[in-house]
Formats: sequence, C-alpha cells, structure tokens
Amino acid sequence: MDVSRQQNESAARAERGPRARTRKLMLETATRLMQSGITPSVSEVAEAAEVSRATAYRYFPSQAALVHAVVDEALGPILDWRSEAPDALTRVADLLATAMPRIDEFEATFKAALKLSLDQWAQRQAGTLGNEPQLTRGHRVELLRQVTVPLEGKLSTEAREQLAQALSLVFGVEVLVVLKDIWGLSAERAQSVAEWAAAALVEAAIREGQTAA
Amino acid sequence: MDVSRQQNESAARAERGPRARTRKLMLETATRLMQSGITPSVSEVAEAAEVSRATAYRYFPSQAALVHAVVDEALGPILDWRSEAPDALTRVADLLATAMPRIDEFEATFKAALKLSLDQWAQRQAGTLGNEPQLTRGHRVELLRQVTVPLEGKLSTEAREQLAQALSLVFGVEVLVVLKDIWGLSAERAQSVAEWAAAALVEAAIREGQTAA
DNA sequence: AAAATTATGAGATGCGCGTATCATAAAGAT
DNA sequence: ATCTTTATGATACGCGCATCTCATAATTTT
Repeated sequence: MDVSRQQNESAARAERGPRARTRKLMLETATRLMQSGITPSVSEVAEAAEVSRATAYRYFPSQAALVHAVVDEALGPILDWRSEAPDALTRVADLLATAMPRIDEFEATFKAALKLSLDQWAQRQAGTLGNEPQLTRGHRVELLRQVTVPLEGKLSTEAREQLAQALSLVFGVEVLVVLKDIWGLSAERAQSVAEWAAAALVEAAIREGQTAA
Repeated sequence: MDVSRQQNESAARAERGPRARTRKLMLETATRLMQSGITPSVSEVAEAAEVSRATAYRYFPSQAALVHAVVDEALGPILDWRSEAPDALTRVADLLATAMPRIDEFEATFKAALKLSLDQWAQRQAGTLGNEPQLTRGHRVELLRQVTVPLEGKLSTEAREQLAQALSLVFGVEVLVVLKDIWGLSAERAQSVAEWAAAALVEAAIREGQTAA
C-alpha cells in the first residue's frame, strides 16, 4: 500500500470540513517552521499549531510523512516545469533558472528530505525498514530527460542518458550543500557555478556526438 | 574548544594501555557495524564491543563523535592523495580513481557523515547548536585546488576557482547518492559518469581560458 | 606488597518520540 | 430536537538514547 497515495486520496476526499482545515493548518505550520530552519517533529508542529499531539499524529503518523507532505508543496512549480526550447542548452539553463532559486528558498525543507532519504537508505541496509512513506527523490530523472530530448537525433541513447545523469549532479539540493556549506558561496554564486557546469556538460556531450558521427 | 582536537590529543597521549585498547576496540567495532550498513548509536557499539554503555560514552560522548572518528579512519588514503602529473586532466582522473572506490567502499560511513552535517546545519539554523564535534567536510576544497594547480598560468584565478567548485559537484558521496540511489546505477557506472563529467568540466575550462587569452 | 590512581560496570533517572485508550466536544443525519 | 458519527484532547505507557552515581576491578606508583 502506498501511503502517500492514501494521504492524497483522503485529502482529496475531504477538501472541506474539519479534516481539511486541521491538515492545512498543520501543513502551513510545518512549512513555516521548516523555513525557519527547524526540522520539526510531529510533536513540535502540534504545539506550534495548537492542536493536541494525538490529533497531529492522526494526520501525520511520523516526521517522515510530515516532511514528505511539505516537500510536495515546496516542489510546486518545479514539477510543472516544461520547456519547448529547441536546443538542450537553453532547456537546461531554463530548468536551473526555475528550479535552483526555488530549492534555495526552501533549502531547509529539501535538506530535511535529503536527510530522511539517507535515514531510509541506512535502515534499508540494516534490514530495519519501517512502513515509512518512502521519499520519492526521483523527479530529477524525468526533468533531465526532458532537457536532453532535443539531442535525440544527434546523440546515441547511451550518450543522452549519460548526459542526463551527469547533469543531475549539478542540479539539486546537493549542489547547495557543497557550494554554500563547504565552499561558503552565496546562493547566486552557487547557481552561477551550477549553470556554468551544466552548460559545459551539454556542450561536451554534443561535441563528442559530432566527432562520433 | 575543538573537541576533535581534544580527542586526538588524548588518543596520542595514551597510545598504549587500556585507554588505547578500548578506544581501538570500539572504533573497529563501529567501523564494522557501519560497513554492514548500520549507523550505530553509542549504545549499540557498546553492546557489540562488549563494554558497558557507561564506558562507551566515556570514549565517544555522542553518535556524532563516533561517526567523526570512523570517517577519519575511512578517509585514510584520500587525505594523503597527491599528484605530480603535469596536466589537470590526468590529475582529476587520478583523484577520482583513488577516492571514489574508497568512498563507495565506506558508503554507509560517508552517508552517515553527510547526514550528521545536515543535522548540524539544521541545528545551526534553528540556533540550537550543541557542543558537537563539528564535522569537517572540507577536504574536497584542498584536493581540488591541487587538481587545478597545473592550470595556474593558463586560467585566471577566478576561472580556476570556479572549475574547482564545479568539480566538487562530481566528486564525493553526493555523487553516489544521486547516481546509485536515484538512477539506480552500479558503482562502476557511477564512477564512469563522474569521470566523464569531470573531464568535460576541465576541458571546458581550458577551452574558455584559451579563447579568453 | 600496600596505597593511590584510574578504568569499568551496574543501575537509576530524565527526556523525547511514537502508540494506545478513553472521555468529551463538534458535526451531520433523521 | 435527538441520535449517530466523527474529530479532538488529555492521559498514560513503552522504548531507546544520553547522563549520573557509586561500588568494584584493574593498573600504576611508591
């Protein structure tokens, strides 16, 4: 059974009434707390939203479920991104321009999601996998395949796939973690570096495709 | 006060005797547990090493301190890496060939370290910063500056710095997280993608330096 | 060998998260 | 208006981590 599916259904089923109100209240509270840097426990959200712990746990049975819901909100425009640009270079620049500021804006949320996915990986390794919501973290694949569509004739399928994979290294929260936290760059500089790297990768792939053909 | 410094001093001060033996035993046990995928709590290490919890906490006052010590071990050959190769392309390939297999081998350990650094970032944001060991996570900077040394005359200082920053995106645990966990690649494929991307970045930087000059 | 120092273990305590129970309050149906 | 259903809150419980205390064992010093 897919838990997130269940949550979506129940949310859709009761878009008004007390259920929806309380859920929305909690989600807003959780988002606000996360924006302020905290990765709140369910109890903390309960207190901040002024509902009882018991009620809070009815809506979000774990911190993972909570973060999952907030991430879904935060992704928002990123998931809707499409590009009709004819060349991959423009598409990737466009994607980064859309996604990176959003990711930076919700930095704490995405870092919390990354942290949870690491948790789940570890638990999977240890065999101790609970019935947690199973963070998605795969949107990158779809988005970057979109980016490489204009190269369909010019590159082999393998080369396109490899380009998409390489691009996924310069696009996401991980980029912020490395460039801001380790190098101490500003968000603007970080984005600029990511854009430069992305362009370099696309051009390299195209160049190789030409020499091969 | 730098806690890791204190630990190093006490370890150096008592390289033999029961202190050193127990510490070594715990470290080996912790490493073994981490290799098996668990990110053990201090209590778990205590049990596995067959010492009492109280003793364990005397050596490693927190899980963070424990992971920090294990990471130091795991880094091992990576920290000693040097390259005398005359060109940056060879150097970066050499660095990846040395470091990535090691990182993959100790994947669980490095992921645990990444998780802790995210924890600490969140706590910093929230103002709740304990006296934790403060994970380093900055070795990348030094290593990659080494890589770009051969470009000293050919590129501007800014361009070299940007290259090093871009390279840091294709080198580290994050690469494994993205390519193995999200894309489902094997360790070998992941390394191959990282190597391709790194080479592409270096070549792009060189090309731009030439046109600029 | 005796005394002083130091390391260890067993247990108690506090704290936070997640779960379960049960009574009350609110909303909806007849 | 009454009854049924559903949501909520207060409380208590179990569990694991981290800390503290104190007695015992091991090691070092004299």
